[in-house]
Amino acid sequence: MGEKDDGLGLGLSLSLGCKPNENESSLRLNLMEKPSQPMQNHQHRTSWNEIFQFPDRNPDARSCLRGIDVNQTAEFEEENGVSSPNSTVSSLSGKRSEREPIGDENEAERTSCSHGSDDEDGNGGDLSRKKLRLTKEQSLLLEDTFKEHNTLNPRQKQALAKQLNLRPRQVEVWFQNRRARTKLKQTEVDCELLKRCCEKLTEDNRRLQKEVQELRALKLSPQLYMQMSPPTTLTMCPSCERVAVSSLSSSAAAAAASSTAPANGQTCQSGAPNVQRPIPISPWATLPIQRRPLDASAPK
DNA sequence: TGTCAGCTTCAACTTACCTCA
DNA sequence: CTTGAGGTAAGTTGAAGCTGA
Repeated sequence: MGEKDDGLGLGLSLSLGCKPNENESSLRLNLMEKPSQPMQNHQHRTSWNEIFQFPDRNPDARSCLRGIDVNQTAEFEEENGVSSPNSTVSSLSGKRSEREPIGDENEAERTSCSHGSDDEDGNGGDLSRKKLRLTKEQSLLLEDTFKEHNTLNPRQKQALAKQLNLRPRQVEVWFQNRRARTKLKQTEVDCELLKRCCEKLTEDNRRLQKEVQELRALKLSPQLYMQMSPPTTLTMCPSCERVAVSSLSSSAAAAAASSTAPANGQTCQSGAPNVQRPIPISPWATLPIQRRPLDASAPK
């Protein structure tokens, strides 16, 4: 996605209608080789692993890394806007080292690590993933920037990293994770909406089924049918101009309304102000009008 | 012009660390 | 003090776009 322009730009509002905005970045390595592809990674990592044969999660290694202020490492790499997925302190984690030995990247970081704790390095020198905790100020600025645009171009990334005293890679990772969190939240919101919608439709369906049963029962017993309280009004959707019978019973009206409504259900709900015009009719307006003797027998 | 390799970013998924109840 | 859950930084993987040979 060198220049991707779409994505989930939901920002923090989590609103459904948010639109993406993305820029792009392409970064280049300066001093450290950047194994950007798996195969290349394998090629480059061997020497790193050979040099530091760190078992996973060695506490000594963690101590070593703790000696590094991860917020002070910006000068170690990417001096020219360089960023690389594997160029972080964390890339030195034992697990990763086992899987994908890193090449001669991060020379400065390695150096700083060994500088940071010589005695600890002596004990096998395992490196574990260092958990960076962003400060409040850093998080705030990142959030603010994210609100403006949820992706960064290389220049923005570099500037932000400098401002935050972080490495561009860390800024990049933060934005990636932030987008992921946003998307996850949005998915949850969408899921909840769909769930509620489903529940409502289920309820509507149940009610309509019941109404159909009632109507069928009435049809089978004409006397009951005659005693039934007649419909008094019709309501017309101003948009689609379809007539729905109301007050036949609330559920029947709902059934009529929904059966005459447009398929997408939008017109009658969200279009023009839904002004329903009551149309006074005779109690038997629901009977087939064509069959009634109309004007022919009507007195003038 | 079409093809290919190399590079990069991204999303999605995973891992590991840290905090807190 | 221990432990499990949740949050999150960072790693991994595969896809896709761009560029130069």
